[in-house]
Amino acid sequence: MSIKQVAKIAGVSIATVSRYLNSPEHVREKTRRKVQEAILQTGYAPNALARNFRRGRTSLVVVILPSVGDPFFAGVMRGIWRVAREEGYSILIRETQFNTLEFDEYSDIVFSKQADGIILLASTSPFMKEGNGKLGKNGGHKGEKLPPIVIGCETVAPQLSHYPSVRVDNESAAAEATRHLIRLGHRRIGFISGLHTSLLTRGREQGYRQAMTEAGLEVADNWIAEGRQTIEGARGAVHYLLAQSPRPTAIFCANDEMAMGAMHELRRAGLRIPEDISVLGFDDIRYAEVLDPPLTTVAQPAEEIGEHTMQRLCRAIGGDDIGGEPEIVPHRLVIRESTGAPPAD
Amino acid sequence: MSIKQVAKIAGVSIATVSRYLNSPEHVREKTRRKVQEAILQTGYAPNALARNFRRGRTSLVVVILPSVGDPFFAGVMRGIWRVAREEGYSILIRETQFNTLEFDEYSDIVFSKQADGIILLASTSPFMKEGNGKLGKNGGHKGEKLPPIVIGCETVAPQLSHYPSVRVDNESAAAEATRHLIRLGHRRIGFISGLHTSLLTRGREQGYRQAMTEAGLEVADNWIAEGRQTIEGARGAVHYLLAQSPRPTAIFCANDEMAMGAMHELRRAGLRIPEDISVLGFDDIRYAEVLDPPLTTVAQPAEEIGEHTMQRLCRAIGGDDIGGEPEIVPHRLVIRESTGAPPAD
DNA sequence: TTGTATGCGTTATCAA
DNA sequence: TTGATAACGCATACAA
Repeated sequence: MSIKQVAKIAGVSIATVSRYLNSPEHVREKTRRKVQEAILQTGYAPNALARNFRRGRTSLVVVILPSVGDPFFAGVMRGIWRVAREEGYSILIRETQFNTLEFDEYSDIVFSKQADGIILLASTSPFMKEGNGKLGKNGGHKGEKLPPIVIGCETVAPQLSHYPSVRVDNESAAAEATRHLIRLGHRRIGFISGLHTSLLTRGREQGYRQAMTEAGLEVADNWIAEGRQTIEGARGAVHYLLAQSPRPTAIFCANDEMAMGAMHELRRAGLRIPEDISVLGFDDIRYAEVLDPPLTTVAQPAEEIGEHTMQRLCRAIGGDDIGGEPEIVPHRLVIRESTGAPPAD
Repeated sequence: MSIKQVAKIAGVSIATVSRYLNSPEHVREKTRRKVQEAILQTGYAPNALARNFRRGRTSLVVVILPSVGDPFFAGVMRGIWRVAREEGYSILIRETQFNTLEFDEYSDIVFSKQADGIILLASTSPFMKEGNGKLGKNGGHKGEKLPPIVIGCETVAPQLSHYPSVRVDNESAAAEATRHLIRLGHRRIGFISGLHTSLLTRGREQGYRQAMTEAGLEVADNWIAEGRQTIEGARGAVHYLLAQSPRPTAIFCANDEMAMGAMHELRRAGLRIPEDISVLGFDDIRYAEVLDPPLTTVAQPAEEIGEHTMQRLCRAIGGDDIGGEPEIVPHRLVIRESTGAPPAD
């Protein structure tokens, strides 16, 4: 009833009020002033519910990620928000907690038009499996159009490869980091990966393997430890690695959060970093440089990833064909003090 | 056109389909089956836009907080999400970045019905000032009803005191932590507060002052350093504190994030923790125990705060009168290794 | 440049 | 137990 009241007070029709709101240039100056006056007087604000309904869009974007607690994702989110605000979108967050997302949850979002688009910062979801009776290869069900999807950070699974993505080259980055350790003289290098359901850490593992092979170094199976991508997961993994013989002289962790857990567990075992064992991370979260010792790690431009992902999504929502190729953003090896030469031994 | 199609295929009226969706018990078994069949066949999902519009509610709740990057708030958010999911709400996040929120942003949310309720995890916003022409003391403008607001974590400013809140007793907690330092033998205790626009850290400062006074200890003005509640802010503050003479033998930081920055800056200055100087934090974020040395801090039940806040908001949205008293949740002093006796001098 | 009138997909009211 | 129909608030095609 609201636009009506304004119209009545302004002495114009609701169409004019609507026009004033959406294309003021099509309203005569004098009329404009009347309407403005009425709006001020009533404190009117357009009902977003009705507007969205009418327009058929929510101005909402869903972001699906493993964990907001991770400072890296917080950085990505910041980039996403910045663009979202500019473009007039609000962001809905769904945390997978490293679990696969329930299909029902996802289909809700998709089919009930609760969002104009989706950003996937985690790609482990099984909902993309084809032939589950809901999502065909074009997405969509019975001709309905799926909202646009853009993938950030995670390497794209085969069945998602036709979606655009924005990320660093995880494989090259991990290889580069591994080569740094090799250059320092390490021969026995351990790797702590995330759960192998995460394609992201698998890419990093590939890079690690590649650099090792390239250098003619062995990759013993028992130098690779898998765990949840948390502090606790890393602790368990370190515990495992330290029990191996011979044990690694350096540990490459698939992200900084795990590196923090690893460092702690190593200290508890009485080892000095980097004198006794080197630690290398990935992400360059803001805590990396204030650790003791400051962490050597691979920096990802988190905010930039977020911004570009969101920008691309916006274009897709706008109807542009944004293609399916991944956009690779630059990484950077940040050498600090958690890596050094291996012990003489 | 969607519910119509389903109705046609099922050979019933749209009203029946709607009933099937919202109160199936009022639909005859046989009809129910027909409708179900049609829904399955069409892959129909109710249009949330239309539904929200009709119902006059969004099922959206806005959470306003300083920074999602902070692991403490991530914990609170997790609690909020848990309840939100149970109750069928989605969460919209607005980050203030420690700045005051623009009034326009807020009024948008409030007056355009973009959310059913609001959770305030930061109370520095000036929008609550009365007499700004928009928000009266009952909230609301010209008889419009403000959506319910619940405050989490932050101490309530006078003008917000009629809103309910969920938080620890910051003052007692800080006093207790300070007493721990005093008990260890410290006499010169510094305090790193956040920006004083944040009432939260002001409460903690009060607690610190109270415990000092109680013990007959002086609180020199130059032992209190103010800074943004970030790692960088804490570094600057430490820099300042170390330049004082005599300088504190212990530093109480208003949160763990700042404690991390403080520890790093102290190490850079060549000081050992806790042998040369003790550090105390607040929040007990998950990194606190893996720092070197592990951080002594005041634990807040972050998820619980989030859950209770959201639960309370849900009741308010449901129309219950939830009163205006704050709900105080328990804190706990966690003594680790960053605090010890002061140096012999 | 403005007004009239229609419809968006649901839910809710009322009769049948 | 079901069906017809009136809103909900806004945007827009079309007429004036």
